[in-house]
Amino acid sequence: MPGKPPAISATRSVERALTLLATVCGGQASTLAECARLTDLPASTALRLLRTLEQGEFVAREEDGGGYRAGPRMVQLGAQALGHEQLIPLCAPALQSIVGATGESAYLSVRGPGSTALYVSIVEGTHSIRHSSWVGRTVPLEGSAAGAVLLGRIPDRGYVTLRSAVEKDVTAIAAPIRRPGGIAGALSIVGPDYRLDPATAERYGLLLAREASAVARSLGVEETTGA
Amino acid sequence: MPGKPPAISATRSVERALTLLATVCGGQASTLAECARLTDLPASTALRLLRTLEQGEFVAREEDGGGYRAGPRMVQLGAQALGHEQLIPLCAPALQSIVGATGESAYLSVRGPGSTALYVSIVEGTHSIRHSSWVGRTVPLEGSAAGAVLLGRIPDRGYVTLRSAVEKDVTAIAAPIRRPGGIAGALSIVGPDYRLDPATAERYGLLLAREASAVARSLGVEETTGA
DNA sequence: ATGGTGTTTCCATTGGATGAAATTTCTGTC
DNA sequence: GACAGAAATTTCATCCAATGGAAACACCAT
Repeated sequence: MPGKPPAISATRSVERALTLLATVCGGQASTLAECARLTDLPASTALRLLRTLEQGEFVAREEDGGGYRAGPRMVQLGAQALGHEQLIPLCAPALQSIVGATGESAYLSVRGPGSTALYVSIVEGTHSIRHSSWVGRTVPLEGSAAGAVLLGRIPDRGYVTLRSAVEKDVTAIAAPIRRPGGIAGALSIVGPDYRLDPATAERYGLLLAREASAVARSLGVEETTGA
Repeated sequence: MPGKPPAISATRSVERALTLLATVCGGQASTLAECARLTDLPASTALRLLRTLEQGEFVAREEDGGGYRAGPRMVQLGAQALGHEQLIPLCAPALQSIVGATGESAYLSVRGPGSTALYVSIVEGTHSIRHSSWVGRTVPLEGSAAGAVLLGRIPDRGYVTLRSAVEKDVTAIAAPIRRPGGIAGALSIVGPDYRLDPATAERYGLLLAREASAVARSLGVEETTGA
């Protein structure tokens, strides 16, 4: 794959700026130097682009003028984007009752950028040792329970279990929220291997599958509360 | 305002792309033509920029290839950005109990881009006629109850009431969540004028103020769950 | 003081962004 | 089903905006 045949048109400066935006908002870099290093840009160029992002309030600087972080406009657009994901409110009760029944952290995930699953909603578990806050994080579709579900690779039993796949000593169980066209999202439980032994995993898996189809059923209704 | 003395440096193409991004994610435009018109760009330029945004999955096209909408990367960055707003989970119980006590929709807002207040969280009211979903929406700081609070213009009684200010026949009541440095956010109630008569408004205002300071108190604790 | 790192300004160069015009595709309408 | 009008897309010669090296500046640590 030498010399990717420019794929197709694209504005370089914009590409770069977007990379910077993702880098900053993803929390991977904060200072100018880090940003420049990580995106492989000359400092002067990175600075100019960051300033443009800052001007639009897509990023902001730490009060003192030190590092960069997500700006208010990003929060706004994010809130709007998440607001459109009607699955989030729909699944809240389901997640809640899953946590109630299992004590483990429960997630809702949908397809993310690239070949990833994106965790968009969580209800934290009640065990003192629990898996916490992956919201906004992505995991590869290949090799994750949620990913397998989103890809439609679901055994007849209706759920997927994966041990120590994405993270060592962590087991994930996921079930699909089906929708007319395909799969809208995945409900999943994430917790330590030792608590999710095969027998328990099966119990939880069936629970997830049940809750997920309940959500799916409520999907059919569509919104009565129009725009 | 002839020839705004270029303020300061900024990359034009990036500025334009960001404007497009905001336009699309804000739901103000969907088709290429709309985007071009709204941002005052030649169609060919708008198309090129949108394609760049699309390539980074910041925007996506409706399956059939029609209009543009927020892409998965936007959802991801949004989820991350909102995840950093620790006020959201902290205020959830407060909002809930406000709704329980009043039946009106309750909001959490913080400072948004420009001189705006941004609604980031809501618990919908229980009245059949209620104010619904402003999440992701901004209102000007000047001339809104939440804005006045965020600006620190708060009467001694501890809350602000505004009738038919942002929207006709709609009354808003807001109270500040104070933090060492200043004001972290505002809790507010939004509902129809006729239900929020002066006496009721006062009752609700005091309730809001009480809940808000309770949240503020829990802010002092800071996170034990470090990064 | 001295070197090192990060940040910022400056500016000459050039290659990337631009947008008018042409072409194709998609509407509706008669 | 053919036609007009709008929208989407491609192309390409022009030129201006983005670029990045260099140098100045601001901060530290030692």
